[in-house]
Amino acid sequence: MARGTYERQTMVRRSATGRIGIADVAVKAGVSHATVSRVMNGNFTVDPEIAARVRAAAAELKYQPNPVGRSLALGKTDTIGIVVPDLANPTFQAILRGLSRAAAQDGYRVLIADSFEVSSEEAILAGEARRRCDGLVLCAPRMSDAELEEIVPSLHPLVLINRTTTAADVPSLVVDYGQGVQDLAGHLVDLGHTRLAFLAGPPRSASNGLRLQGLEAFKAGHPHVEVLMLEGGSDFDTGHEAVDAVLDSGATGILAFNDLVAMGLMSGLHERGVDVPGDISVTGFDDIPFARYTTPTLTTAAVPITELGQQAWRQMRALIRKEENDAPGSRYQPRLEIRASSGPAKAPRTAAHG
Amino acid sequence: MARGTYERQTMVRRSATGRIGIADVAVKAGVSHATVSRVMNGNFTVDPEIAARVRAAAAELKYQPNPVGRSLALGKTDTIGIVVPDLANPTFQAILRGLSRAAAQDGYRVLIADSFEVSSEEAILAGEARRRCDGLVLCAPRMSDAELEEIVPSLHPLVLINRTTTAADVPSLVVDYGQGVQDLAGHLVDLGHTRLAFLAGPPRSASNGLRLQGLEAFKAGHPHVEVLMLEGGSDFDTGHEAVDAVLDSGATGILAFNDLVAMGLMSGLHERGVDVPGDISVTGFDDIPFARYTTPTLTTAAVPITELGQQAWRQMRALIRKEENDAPGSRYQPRLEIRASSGPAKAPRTAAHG
DNA sequence: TTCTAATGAGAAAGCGTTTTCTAAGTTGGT
DNA sequence: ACCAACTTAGAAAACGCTTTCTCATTAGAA
Repeated sequence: MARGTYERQTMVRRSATGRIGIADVAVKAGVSHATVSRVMNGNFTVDPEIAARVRAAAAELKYQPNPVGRSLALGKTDTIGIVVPDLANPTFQAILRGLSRAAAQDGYRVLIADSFEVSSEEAILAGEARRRCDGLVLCAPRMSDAELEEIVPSLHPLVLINRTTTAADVPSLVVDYGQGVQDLAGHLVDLGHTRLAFLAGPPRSASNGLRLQGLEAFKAGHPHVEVLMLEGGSDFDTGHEAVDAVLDSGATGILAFNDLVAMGLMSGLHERGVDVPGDISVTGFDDIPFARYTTPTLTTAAVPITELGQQAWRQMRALIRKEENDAPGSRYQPRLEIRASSGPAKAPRTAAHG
Repeated sequence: MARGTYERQTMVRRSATGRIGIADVAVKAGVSHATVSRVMNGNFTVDPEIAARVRAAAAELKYQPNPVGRSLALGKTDTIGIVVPDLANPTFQAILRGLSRAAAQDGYRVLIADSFEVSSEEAILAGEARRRCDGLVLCAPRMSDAELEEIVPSLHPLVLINRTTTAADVPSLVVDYGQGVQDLAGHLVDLGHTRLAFLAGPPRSASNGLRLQGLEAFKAGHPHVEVLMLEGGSDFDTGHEAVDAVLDSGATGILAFNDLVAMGLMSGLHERGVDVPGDISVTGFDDIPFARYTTPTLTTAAVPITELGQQAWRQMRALIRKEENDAPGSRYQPRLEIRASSGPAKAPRTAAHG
């Protein structure tokens, strides 16, 4: 082997961590760390011949820059975090999907943090996730307004979903659940229903609060319509277990908190031999993919939820790039999706079983 | 303000990045970086009084160690990656959930990488994710065996799901889809069906391959039963669009690739006025939560999928901690879940529309 | 030919931690 | 009272990279 101006080493020096580092490439190519870095980052102030040699060495050693070292030097991780209250919920799954997908297209990854509906964990989780990432998407946090306001400044760049804050530079993407539930209620009333029941969601859920507000507004505008409130939750079982309460209520139009609850309810009603929509009309919310495949197919308010995840990334990207943001936040209007689970009201029911 | 032995600075020095670092705490407490680090990490070789001062300074400045710097120094990120073919698929969502949950309990976070079923992307994605994390869970990769074998060594610590490798120290968690599909087919035959059809999944899917193998074994053991193969996919629409093919096949027992496909198919059959299970029996696979709420409720093979995600973390943890692993991988047996979508066969059908 | 400007690459500093190394101060035994 | 042994905390190196700074070399102009 000829000894030239540059001493090239053929033995691979394994660094402390056992992985191949920039130093190994530098030695192999007979150049300095700096030059290797320049070549790897496409800096053109390097002689093409040397660059080629570096690339060859890198390829031969299968060198891949260590992202942690890179992150430390550059002050960015190319990663964003998302905090969700419950990864089992299709809505949050869809947001995650939309976010992950959009971020991936710009070379960003997503770190997930599931708070399992424990609102007291959210703040810690959010802080931890934020420190590891370049930004954070806080998804429908269950924490109180006060706590939210307190932690928001330390979380920037931050995008909020289904929650708002007074802090500046924090885009909020909110679905207008209030309007959606009014549309659904209006639809039922148009069908002749005069006694409705709302199967509520988790008490701490902000989106449940919006729905309740919407229903108050609806009641104000429709004094002749009764709107009963039933306790509930956000999953199948909630709906399934609510059958008795629903039947006892005597309502002929049921506004379920979301599609899952509606499906659970329909399943329970089916077991009791109650016909939907013949005896009782049921509506959901969200328009999850399953909604169009239930029997009967589910009348619901469609939320462009994957698009919302995507939009969350756009806002985040603007924040990270410190771009001027023309639309710092948006409001999504649900679209009434009338299917087969809602129909004309029968003769008015009184509080008695089927 | 009294000047003591230690000069304490009350002004907060904002480092280059604008965040509060260990240096700020050190200055405020009048000690060195090293001491602050020691205190933050619970090292007891620090004088209690000084430790208290450091803690006070840290609390006052709301100091939180920068995880990137920490990761670089410690050579670990407390993060694991997961690569999934499709985040929209409930199966992968469930695995992610189980994994994330179990990992969180041990203080680890999960970074997600969705390959969107593009098998050529998987290897790059896996490598990138792995470099950012302490380990990787590779979920049902669509890549070829050859490619898998090639990249596996560079991915260690690695846990494989629904795929196996010859490499050592790579636990594999696989669901016995072959056995499951045989159980389902056996169930249909017991009900008197003699003409079955399998609505296949994505061609590159390894789990689809296992199902096909299972069906071959089944055919060998049941020469009098016809088992037709129909092309398909993995989602609702696939099932919905397969109605014609299913009806044309004349089969009375349909083994759908998974629950989603089964639901799509049932929905399509319902639209055509075909009774399930009166005219045709349909089975799914996975037992996703929705399966017990369809009408009719879906006969399927239950896979303890969340548990699988959890188990994936256990294996990963053992690998990371370099523990002896007694069970380097496991095989999960699906459990037959007989519900209402399967019933006795009617008079044998011939190839004609219902 | 000589001076200036431009080019290219190495040395070194910096990112924010942890940890080893080192030295100062303290205790205790004789 | 003196020296060894032990505490304790600061200085500095290390982690793996990017980037600024600096200097040597070469090209170009007068």
